[in-house]
Amino acid sequence: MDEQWLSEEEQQAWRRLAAVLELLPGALDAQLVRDAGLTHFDYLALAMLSEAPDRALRMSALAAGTNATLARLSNVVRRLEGRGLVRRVPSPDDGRATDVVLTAAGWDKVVGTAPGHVATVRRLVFDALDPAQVDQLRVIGEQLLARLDPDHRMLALQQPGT
Amino acid sequence: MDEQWLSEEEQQAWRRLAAVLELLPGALDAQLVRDAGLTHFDYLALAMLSEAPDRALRMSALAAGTNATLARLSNVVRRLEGRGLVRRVPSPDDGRATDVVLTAAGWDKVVGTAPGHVATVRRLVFDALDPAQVDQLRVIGEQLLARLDPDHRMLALQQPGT
DNA sequence: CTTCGATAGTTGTACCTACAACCATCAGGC
DNA sequence: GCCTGATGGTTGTAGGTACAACTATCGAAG
Repeated sequence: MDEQWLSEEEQQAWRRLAAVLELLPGALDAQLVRDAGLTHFDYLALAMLSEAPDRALRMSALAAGTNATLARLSNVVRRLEGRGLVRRVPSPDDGRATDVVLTAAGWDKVVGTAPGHVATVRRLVFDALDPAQVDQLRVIGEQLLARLDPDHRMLALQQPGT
Repeated sequence: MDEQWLSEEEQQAWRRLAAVLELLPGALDAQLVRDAGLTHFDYLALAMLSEAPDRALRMSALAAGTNATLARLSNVVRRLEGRGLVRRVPSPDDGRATDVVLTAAGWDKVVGTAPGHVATVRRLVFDALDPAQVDQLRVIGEQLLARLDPDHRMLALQQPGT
């Protein structure tokens, strides 16, 4: 059992985790695109705005919370603005900064989209697990995030109901 | 506690899982691109070929095992062939089919790349978990896959050491 | 042997993301 | 007030993926 390799148990766990990593994002994306015309990233951005004070966030804060580069977020926000779901306003505090504000239409979009998304998460994930496993998953996720996201950027902002 | 929404425990578990889903693939990709010039998908395809009989697989078999569309795989294989890591040969059995064969250079690439990739998986995942959690993760992954991949396409082929 | 639906793969178009170059603004030192 | 490095954001280019249209082959029915 060389330390360089994985044990049999680790291999089995890893194969399954790798498969979940490959399949679950696609499944979530498919439901959102089909039912709401939003990518999972679009939804995540809108949902995070919907939970923020005044439903507004700095570009850089939103980028940190969604693990996106500013370049990527800039493109996404431009498209969402074109659809009337968000607005961009220059920050009054900092001439360099841009605040992204959720519009009424954007709020309605989030409210209308969330139930279907939550139902999908429930169906694909939590219906398959018993309460003890949910707790195990919570702890495992926490410990993995300590490595992947030491600064807790992803969980710093209040994340929405899903 | 409306059934339509998630319980507090489920929410916490989901936020962490969603963050892992967002961060882990990027972290794995970054290491492989940096150290080997391969995307995670490239590596997965090469590694799967390296474990196959005669180090060869049908396009459609490789696509099923990697959860890729044939269109995507066709592009990837064309690029890998251009780098001399695989060859494409028309199947002798079926005039429609194409067999993808790992070249000697491709084999060397997998052998040279695997240790660093395994080390990354170990560092990001298994070093953070104790043996009981590895077992929990294995079971949870299995139950999630039953929903995400009812036909077990992803685990049908022998997956490589990682 | 001919026909017809199904299967295997490739390619064209559109969209999305990464990387780097770029511009504007801020903050601190002098 | 002026420099200078750092920060916040946008855009051009290149590369990868999805979807749909297309070609070619297979297999079975008649």
